[in-house]
Amino acid sequence: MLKYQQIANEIEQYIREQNLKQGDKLPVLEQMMNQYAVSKSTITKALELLERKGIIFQLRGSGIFVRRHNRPGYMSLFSTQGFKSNLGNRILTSDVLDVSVMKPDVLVAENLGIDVTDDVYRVERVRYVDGEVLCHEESYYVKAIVPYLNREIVADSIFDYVQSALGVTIGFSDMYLQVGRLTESEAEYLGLHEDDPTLRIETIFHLTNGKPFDYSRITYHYAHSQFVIQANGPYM
Amino acid sequence: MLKYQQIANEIEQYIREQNLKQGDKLPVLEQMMNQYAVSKSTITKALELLERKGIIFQLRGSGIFVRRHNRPGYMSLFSTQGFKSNLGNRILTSDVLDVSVMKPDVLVAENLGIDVTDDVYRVERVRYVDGEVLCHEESYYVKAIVPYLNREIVADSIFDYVQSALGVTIGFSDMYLQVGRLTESEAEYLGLHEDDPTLRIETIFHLTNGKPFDYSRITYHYAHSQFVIQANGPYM
DNA sequence: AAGTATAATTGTACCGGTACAATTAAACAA
DNA sequence: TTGTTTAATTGTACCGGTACAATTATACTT
Repeated sequence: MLKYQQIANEIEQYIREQNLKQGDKLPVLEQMMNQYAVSKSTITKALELLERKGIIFQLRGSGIFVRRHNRPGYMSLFSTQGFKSNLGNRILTSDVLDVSVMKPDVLVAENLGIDVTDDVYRVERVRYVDGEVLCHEESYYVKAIVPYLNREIVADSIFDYVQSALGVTIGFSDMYLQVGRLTESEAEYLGLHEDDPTLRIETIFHLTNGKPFDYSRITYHYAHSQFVIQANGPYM
Repeated sequence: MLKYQQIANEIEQYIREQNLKQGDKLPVLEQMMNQYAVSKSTITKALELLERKGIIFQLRGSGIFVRRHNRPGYMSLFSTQGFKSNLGNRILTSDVLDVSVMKPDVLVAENLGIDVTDDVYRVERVRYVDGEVLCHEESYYVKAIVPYLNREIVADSIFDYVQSALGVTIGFSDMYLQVGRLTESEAEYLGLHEDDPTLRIETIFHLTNGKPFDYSRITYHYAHSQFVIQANGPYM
């Protein structure tokens, strides 16, 4: 692991262990340089990472402070979107409804930047947090990139498998949000009624080289899905 | 304006003018160093900024490439959330329903980190994109930070006013998303029916020094609100 | 052709430095 | 006490450098 990532983790752990709260001040940059025995720019990179994660904020001339959202019941939108990070102490489980190889339809192929004759894995799951229905997910993986999947892998975190076993790294993603009403079949999966409100998110996940490898459609249970997004900006 | 911001803008403009599309390659780092006559780290900072904005992605050993989402009809979630950036060529207007000074209730005071005896500005608006109803917004500004508002300021971009006229800078924000059903009065503002689905977003905006200065509740028209979020990560 | 080793290209990690602007604390004056 | 100037603190911008890993192109086999 890179130095600045390692340091970022240690600082995050420090905040957790010391139970620091919103506005609490961290050691100053120079002290961190000495403590971790690295140059200023390495500490700066570590802190910048934590800033992007919404853990801290830095104030020139003043110091480095803890930032915290912490509304109970709200999950980070990204934590449920493959980017594991921390779902806190909540337990995430899945019912696997389907894992199969197939040819994509035009829409799926388009979103994945492949041909309709290329193979994809289709995965369908219902996901739960602490036993409560969170969402219904239908996702497609480019088989040329993810050559093998089974129900066991899919029941756990697909992204962990893809990264560790296949050695590919996920780069970035585009998420498309929409609000609408449930269809009858969706309602059944979620234990709700037809026409109940829902949040739909389509996501295209790309590898670091820019190639899409996963296109997924998620339909959320409106009552069990409350999300937090921490934004830094405006960037200029 | 800082060098790296300026360069980021110029590169963004270059991409637009040259009409570069997804996957197109940009000049290599060293050429940019020469072209803008700055050091490597300054170019790197500019590119990192563009990466965070979802404009480009960088691939070690290969080059710098254009990233593009571009689903028609989808707005960046952050562009409607004060962070102006680009709403593309779509026109954003407002009906101002209320601008008044008042004492906050407990919930508002808590979210703003102030006392119920402190003054706040209450602003209520209905917002439109290209003439179509986008959302109903109710927001509260800490009067100690934003000492004056009127209907004219509020009809335009409040954030532009706050930053330029008051000289304070917005640092970061926490957004809380929820899906639910419209109340009768909300439905009326949005031209919808009671119990129609809706996306609700509460946002707390902080200054760079970490102090909250704006707490807002937005209720979106489900049919006219489709959002895109571009994520980079996992960060480690 | 088709695979394989080799070399060139290219961005990232990390160092260590100077200058500076924003904040805060200290000293001072009214 | 209260405001004002001054000094110390502290993070950020920017420079210019070395080393390196991932990618891509080239040359070399088979």
